[in-house]
Amino acid sequence: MTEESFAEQVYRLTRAIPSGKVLNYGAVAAMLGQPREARAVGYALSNLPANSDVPWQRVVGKEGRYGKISIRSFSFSRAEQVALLQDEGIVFNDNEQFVLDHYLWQPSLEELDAILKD
DNA sequence: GAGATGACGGGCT
DNA sequence: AAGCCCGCCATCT
Repeated sequence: MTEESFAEQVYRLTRAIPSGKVLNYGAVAAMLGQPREARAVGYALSNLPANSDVPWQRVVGKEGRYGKISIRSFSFSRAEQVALLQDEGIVFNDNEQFVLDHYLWQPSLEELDAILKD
């Protein structure tokens, strides 16, 4: 239940991210109660099939106060992820970065609790 | 069970 | 500002 539970929670939480909002890997991990597992979050998402209903593009890396595309090489390219997020209204600067605070999803505790317990 | 890996992140250079 | 290094820890092999 260890691997499925954590990955499953990552997927569920990611699915709950509203269009136009993002979370960084560390924030996802923190919301799941384990602030040191940012890497595990990335690993869970790397297992995602290409036809998944999980909006993986809304989970991004964190670079200081910027959000940044962290994807390396995968089924989808960095440009694909940028395009998807731009379609959702996120404005990037010249370096595949955007002001993280401006788009960071901040659900209330009740909302978050409801999502994780469901 | 032991060692390697990684879609991270913060600190330092 | 951008890149390098190193610690974290669930998974993978």
